[in-house]
Amino acid sequence: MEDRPPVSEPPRGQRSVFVADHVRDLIVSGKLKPGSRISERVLVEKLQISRTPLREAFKVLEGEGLVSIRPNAGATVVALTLEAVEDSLEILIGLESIGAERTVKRATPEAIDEISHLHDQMVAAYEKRELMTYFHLNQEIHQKIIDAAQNEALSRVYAGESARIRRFRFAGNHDVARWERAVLEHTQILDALVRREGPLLREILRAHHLSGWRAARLALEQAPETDA
Amino acid sequence: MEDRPPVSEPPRGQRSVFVADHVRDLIVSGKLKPGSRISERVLVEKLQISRTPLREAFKVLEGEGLVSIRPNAGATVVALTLEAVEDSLEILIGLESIGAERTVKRATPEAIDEISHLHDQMVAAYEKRELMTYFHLNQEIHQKIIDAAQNEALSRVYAGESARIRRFRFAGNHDVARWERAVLEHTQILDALVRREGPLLREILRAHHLSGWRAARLALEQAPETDA
DNA sequence: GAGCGGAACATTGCATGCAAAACCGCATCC
DNA sequence: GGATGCGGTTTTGCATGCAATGTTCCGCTC
Repeated sequence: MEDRPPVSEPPRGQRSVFVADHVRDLIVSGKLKPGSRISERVLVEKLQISRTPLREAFKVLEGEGLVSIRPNAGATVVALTLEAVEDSLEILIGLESIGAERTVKRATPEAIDEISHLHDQMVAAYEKRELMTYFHLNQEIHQKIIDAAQNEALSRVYAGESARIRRFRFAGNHDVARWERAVLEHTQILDALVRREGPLLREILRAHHLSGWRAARLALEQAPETDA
Repeated sequence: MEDRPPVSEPPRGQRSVFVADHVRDLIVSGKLKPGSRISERVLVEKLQISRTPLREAFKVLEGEGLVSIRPNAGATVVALTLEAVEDSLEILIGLESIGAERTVKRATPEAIDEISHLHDQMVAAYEKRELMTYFHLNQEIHQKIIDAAQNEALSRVYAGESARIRRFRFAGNHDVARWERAVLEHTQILDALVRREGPLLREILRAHHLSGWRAARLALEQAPETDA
């Protein structure tokens, strides 16, 4: 009666995944500042794991473009400029364009039902003003639309790029007017999806991302958090 | 005089990179069969390194989609079906479409000169029937066209997907008639690039990849190497 | 006082040890 | 005869130790 498992310790076999998820959250949520060095020792103590899985997690995050590892000098949080975020966003929009056309052709009714259900949940979260829940459901919907295209490579690449710039896009959600408009746009997205109108879906998605980014960019320029 | 450095041993600080490169080559070249399990012990002995950098390399390769790691069951080479390769190719074509439009707008004269130079080298390799040299220069040209768009995310994602399916596309290069046609197409590509005609470049690239893939697919279907 | 050198300290890269999980083969039971 | 449980072996996951590299700070020199 001296072992203490108050914090559920990560299961053997995926400790590095657990760590990667945790560190990714720290970066995406902004708790780890861009450009700052990530101390192995601090995280090891905080997460109660050894350096081996932590270092494996760093490799994963490096592959995702979230951290940069310099030999003998540790891992640092990649500092993205607004231009770099726009570059990623351009890719994401391009990928969604490809995905949209394919999704309307290939999506199973079950997949569309699931997206529809997520949409309802998201609207509910909006009405309860639960920003965090809304944001996560929002991300999930976009990913599911891509997944419905049934192109594994597309899903994987989209998920990666999406995670990379997630925290920047989050910045656009704080304005209430923008939030309402985003929900409206999502209703249009769902509508185009249900009616399987590919080109329409593609254009709505494009406009949705661009207007979302305009709002985010505005917020970021006022309270910059992206220093090189 | 008893230390033996006959094979240059990897420098400290990037041993996992060295290992990842090596294993990637083994996979891309087909020496490690799709679906087969990769034994840590065998590679450790072969590369004369310890398991730690090897396991880090596995994480990197997993991120690239080349291997799959199951907890407690080791790493296996991902077995791509022809459909999966086509999915990746669809993404690559989409990315090149985005890149082409951007490259004609943003490419520096130096970048175009460099691509032009690579093109000449590639034609020379073709005339000397040096397939391997040709193939590598070919890959490099496509990557440089993308890089000239000056979108870091695009370059990174393209490089990743490209590496993933490299060995499958290589299969299309063995037919001499196809080879000649590919060189011709590349001349058109360079021409469109120099004249900075975006839509034209995009369409030529698309057609180039599709006809290349048709040839590769034909070869692969005759001598299948992609078993699940 | 500023610049330089080096010694003490901190951090990283990698090898290795140990324990848990998976795997394999055999014997037993139904 | 086939399924199943069990002991030994192999392999993996993780922790830790050690050597090499990087960092810092203090004294020395100019």
